[in-house]
Amino acid sequence: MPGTTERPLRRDAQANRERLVAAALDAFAEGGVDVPMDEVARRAGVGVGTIYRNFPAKDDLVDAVLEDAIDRLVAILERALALDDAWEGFRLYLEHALDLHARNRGLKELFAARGTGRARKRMGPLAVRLISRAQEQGALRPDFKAEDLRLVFRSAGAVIEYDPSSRRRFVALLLDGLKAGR
Amino acid sequence: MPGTTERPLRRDAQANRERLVAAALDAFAEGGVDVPMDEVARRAGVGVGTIYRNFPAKDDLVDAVLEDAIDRLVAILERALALDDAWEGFRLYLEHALDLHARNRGLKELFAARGTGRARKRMGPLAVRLISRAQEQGALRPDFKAEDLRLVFRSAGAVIEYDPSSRRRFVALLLDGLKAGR
DNA sequence: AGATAAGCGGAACGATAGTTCCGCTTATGG
DNA sequence: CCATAAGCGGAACTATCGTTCCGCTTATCT
Repeated sequence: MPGTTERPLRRDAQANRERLVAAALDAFAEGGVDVPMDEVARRAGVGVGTIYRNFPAKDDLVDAVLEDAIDRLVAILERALALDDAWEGFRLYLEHALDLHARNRGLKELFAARGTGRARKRMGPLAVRLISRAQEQGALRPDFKAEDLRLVFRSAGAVIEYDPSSRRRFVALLLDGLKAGR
Repeated sequence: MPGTTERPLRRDAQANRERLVAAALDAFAEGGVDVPMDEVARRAGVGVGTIYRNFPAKDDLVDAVLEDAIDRLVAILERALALDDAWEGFRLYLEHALDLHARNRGLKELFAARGTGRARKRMGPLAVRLISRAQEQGALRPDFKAEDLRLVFRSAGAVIEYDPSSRRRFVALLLDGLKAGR
């Protein structure tokens, strides 16, 4: 069991796999996760068959791309936690994470449909810390739950999809309503 | 031109048409506008051909159902405008309209994708009145625009779709942020 | 009741997806 | 440089839709 012998990929195969994930990231960002596999293959300069040798099904490719997005979100979370002012950290996280969503149409769908498993595991603890810290400092409403973060992203994501230019205004509105003490 | 002779429908055809719209309303409410035509036909107890004799394309059926939904929303708007307290009217409209959305999955998609033409024409003026009235009474933020109503519905719709039980809480949050004077 | 045309059901069609398969290409190790 | 197997491309298969078509049914009128 500890030695699942994993022969290394041929050099060209390795390169293809990388170009594939990059192409999928771009394609999903532009057109959402519903872009056809043929389109992803075309962008990567490979045939569809190559996709399926690396990823058994489309969902697996989507997962791989999601994993990449999670990396970036975790980085933002860590940056937010490094700030002394917890409210400022909370605000910074929302602002930057939603900026990512605004630039990546697929990301919203990814987190809306999936995003429960891997994402929660890696981001959940950090987010909980961000929230409770802001509440301890008396800046964030005490009745705000960690799960509510998903509602915030859902609602903001929908707004962004409809009219990206109103993102800042909407986020400001939400934050205003989330501040502690009326 | 003024006399486009319109022979009346055969009695059974008339009944079928009505059952069809009702079935479509149900089907869209449950499964969204993406339910197959076969499913709508099955629910109505007719063949797909019958749908296409009444509605040239699926979009036309969707429009017919949307028209019905608009009727209800207009009724709610009128009820809201009848109240003396403009803020209370605004609140009542949001509450009831979103309750409709919560019960009808298709409605959200309908308004998200379409809803621009017919809906705006019939509901727009009433909504504008509702808003400016609330602003004149000093209850609603002066910078709230009529178009922002769409953002409110978008965001709340997304929340409802994810977790219907958090609707009231989210609407309260939004309303809190929309109240005039901090 | 019988003639007639409006109306009907549902098989079949065309488009678009995701996925599979197999003959050819090419990186790799000796 | 050759043998070999890993890897590749993309045609073809399957499933799901919206939509069309046509032979049969039935409401309507005399």
